[in-house]
Amino acid sequence: MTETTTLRDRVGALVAEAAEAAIRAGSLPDVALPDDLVERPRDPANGDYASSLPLRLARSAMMPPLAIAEAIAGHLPAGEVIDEPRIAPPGFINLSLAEHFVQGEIDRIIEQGPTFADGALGQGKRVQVEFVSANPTGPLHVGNGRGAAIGDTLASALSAAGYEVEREYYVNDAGTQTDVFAETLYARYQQQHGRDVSIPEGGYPGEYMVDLATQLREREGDRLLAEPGEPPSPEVREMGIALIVEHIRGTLATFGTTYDRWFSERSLYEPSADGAASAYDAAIAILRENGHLAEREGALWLTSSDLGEDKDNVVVRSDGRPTYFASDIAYHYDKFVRRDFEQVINIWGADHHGHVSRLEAGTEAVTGKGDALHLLLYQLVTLKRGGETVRLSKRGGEIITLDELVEEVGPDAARFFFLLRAPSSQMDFDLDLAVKQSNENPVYYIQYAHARLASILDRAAGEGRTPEGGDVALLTAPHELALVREMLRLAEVIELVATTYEPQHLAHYGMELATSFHAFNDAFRQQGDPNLKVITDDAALTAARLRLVLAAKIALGRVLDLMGMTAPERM
RNA sequence: GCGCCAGUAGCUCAGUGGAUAGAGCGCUACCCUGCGGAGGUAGAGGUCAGAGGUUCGAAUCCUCUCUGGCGUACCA
Repeated sequence: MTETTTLRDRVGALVAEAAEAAIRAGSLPDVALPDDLVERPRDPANGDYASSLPLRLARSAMMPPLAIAEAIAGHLPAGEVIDEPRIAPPGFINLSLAEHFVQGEIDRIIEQGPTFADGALGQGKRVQVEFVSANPTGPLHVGNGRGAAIGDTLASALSAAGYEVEREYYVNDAGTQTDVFAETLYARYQQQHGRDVSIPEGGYPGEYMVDLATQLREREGDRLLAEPGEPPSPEVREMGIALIVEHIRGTLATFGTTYDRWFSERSLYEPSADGAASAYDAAIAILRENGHLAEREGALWLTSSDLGEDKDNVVVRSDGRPTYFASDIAYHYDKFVRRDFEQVINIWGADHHGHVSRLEAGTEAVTGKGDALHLLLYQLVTLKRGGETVRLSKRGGEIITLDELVEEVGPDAARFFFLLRAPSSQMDFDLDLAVKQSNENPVYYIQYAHARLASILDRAAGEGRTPEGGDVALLTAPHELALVREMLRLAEVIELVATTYEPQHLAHYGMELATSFHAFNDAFRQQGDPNLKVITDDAALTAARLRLVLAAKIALGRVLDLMGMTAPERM
């Protein structure tokens, strides 16, 4: 039992040991035990943890659930971690944490500080989280913000759960979309030099393309102009992509998201630094050797229907250019084979779900590690403005950029709004409402709690009071212990996020932890007795309560940090 | 047509096969008047889209129907 095992696992192990002891003692038949033995009951009256094991064993043990509960409860070691178990019909064993254990956890939280609630689930496994990865053809829109919030927070949770995590942005700088982007940019650039040209059909009509052309003109003058009717120098494309990528990087930085690596799609087609074949050539060679490729109608196909897919997919077009799918196969060859990630998570908008199964098949064919690839889809964000629904599409007309959203509601509120919703849930984002209610956004509820905690510690320090040497055994009031109990859930929430890839649990937990603090703090006020506040004439009690406040600040700060939000000392 | 995701309070959404289905906003009534009121307590508000099924137990799993979103390219 290590320090980093969650409390839930610890309590579950106690139940397992008790059940095994009951089997050895002959009071329970020798039956197999399921994995998850305890859960958090919805109603706190049913304890901190509850086990429905007796109900689940009733059939195989051929015993009434209550009799099984009695048999197991008789072997549960009350004392160190839990109090005496309570049996409840129809067959639950309810367990409460022992008071002295709860109190002692305050000291442990303070001792662990910023590593509080870290876990060992990941065992140092190397995981890559790739997210956003929007085409470098325009600014990020609101939907990309959802991907950024989900990906970044998931990466943080995995890291806290003991994985070694790398965040990556895949820059699609090789496809036809960037060709169209470059053509559009060049058209705008020519317009700025007085040429009467129009942007290409299917090009990017957005005003930002004019801004980019202006930047290009201001930096390079007319140097990039080719003869009328002639194609421009490749530099136009290079510089355009570089400008857009820088813009995207800046947007994400403002949003609170930074990456370990920005990976160029084009680099997949270049020989590696040590002279080895390009990732693309290497991946294609493997597919060819293993008989996964076929030529047909002038194109090269991955025979994915042999791999359980609905159909085959084109890898190299009849004109010789590789498809996006080819890049993706090479990219995942690079991730799994060249860079040796043990687990890869890609976070995509739901509009890409048509690629999911074929990428899984392609990855399996080229690396054999299809099982280690996790494609997490988030449903698209629908924007509402003035009661009207606006579709988010870069190639369509109107887009609301992530910059605009952050400008209006701030990065913390924007992130939190995205994180509250499950990735699988379609969400309506009412812009008018988000702006109007920004001061009542639940994000402030959490941050306000953190600021109040900081304020109490400041105030105490001003009076020469500190948490040093406080004896946590003095904390016995229900609202004090309830606050600690809530903090103890964090490690379990982190593990839940790391296993389900659903960051919304963290956001909801943050709300609940803040609620526990507000209720704790208000309990002192309601009693109206100055001696019942955190800071009282009683020096020992004050120090003990300051320890609780400090621990709560650590826990709440950790939650905010995991979500990529600021934890303000004052607001 | 086929495939994927969803449908839970007036609105936006949580909900790990378990005990009386929750939160925020909005609404109503109180508390406190502060170590930060961006607070606390309580209440009204539900056919968990519908119908079958599995189970000791279903919002949760399975089947069908309805509704919405997305996909079904030698675009990405």
